Amino acid sequence: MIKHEKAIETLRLKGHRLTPQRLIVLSTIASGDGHMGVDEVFQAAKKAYPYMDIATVYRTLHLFKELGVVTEVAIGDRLHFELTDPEGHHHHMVCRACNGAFNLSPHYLAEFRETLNKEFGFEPDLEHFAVSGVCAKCQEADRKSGGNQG
Amino acid sequence: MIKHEKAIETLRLKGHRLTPQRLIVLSTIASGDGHMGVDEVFQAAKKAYPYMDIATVYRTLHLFKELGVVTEVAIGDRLHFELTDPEGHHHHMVCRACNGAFNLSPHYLAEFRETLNKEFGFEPDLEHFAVSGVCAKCQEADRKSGGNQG
DNA sequence: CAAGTTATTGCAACCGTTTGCGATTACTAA
DNA sequence: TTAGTAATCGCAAACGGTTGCAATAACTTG
Repeated sequence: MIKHEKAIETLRLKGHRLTPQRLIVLSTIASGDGHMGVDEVFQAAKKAYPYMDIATVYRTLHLFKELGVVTEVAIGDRLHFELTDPEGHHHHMVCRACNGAFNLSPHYLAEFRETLNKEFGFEPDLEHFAVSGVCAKCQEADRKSGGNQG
Repeated sequence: MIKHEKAIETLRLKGHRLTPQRLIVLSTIASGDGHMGVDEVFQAAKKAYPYMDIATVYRTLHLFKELGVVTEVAIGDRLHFELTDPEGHHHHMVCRACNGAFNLSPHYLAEFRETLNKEFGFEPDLEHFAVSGVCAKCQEADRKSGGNQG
């Protein structure tokens, strides 16, 4: 279950140093359940390594993102990160009411991408696409509590 | 050609005050050609009204956005604003190479919205959707100057 | 027009995130 | 194992953007 060993190998191969900070950030995210906020990662990492700096956390997460080791998801307007799904990319639907994030299979976007390509020659960045909205549960909750006052 | 008179009327009707700051921000955006960055608006507005504060610009733009007077577009990771198109909404394709923004008719997204609705009960926020990517011109320029070095 | 009410402002402090820089330390080669 | 080197770090200052608060001023009413 040491699912981040491949990530460590990637770091090595690309000539990046294996610092305790990087290993801790990695294992923090790996041990987390789904995506984590930056501060969440920072607080957890600081427990394991008290000198940990927030700037290092950001730099590390960006490096990991560049290497494809983690995936960035915008939840609300904060950045969250999760280990990249080895099964293949997925996208996210993020509920702005409960901040829940739901996976979205890439095939839902394939058609959209093709259309933009054909019609406009535009190549969209849809690798880590997230669409904001309201999930079914929150729509219902809103309906029940009388959400129609606008 | 005073295309922001309707906007002023909207402010009045909703009970908001017509301050010089608001009028200046509005006419700045109206006189601009397409969307403007926040600092662009701020600098221009400051010339007309030296006490203008950046916080006021943000507050004003957010108010206008709420009223539907202006539309927010994320260019790169900065916010840009433009007068809302009276002909009806349109979305944007934003080129991350040249920062150009191209209009995208809403019908390209209608199908996507319906699918999310039916399959997941998820209601996406697609009123002012912007998708990042690379436009046709920049793809070509990249091809010519040997962009395949990654 | 003058006085009262309260939305709005300018300021300054704050937020999350990024960056420059000198000190540290992971790695390389002997 | 030690010395050399450059990537990485911690720190602090800066960034774009937001917010609390006392002072101001746009509107209302008479």
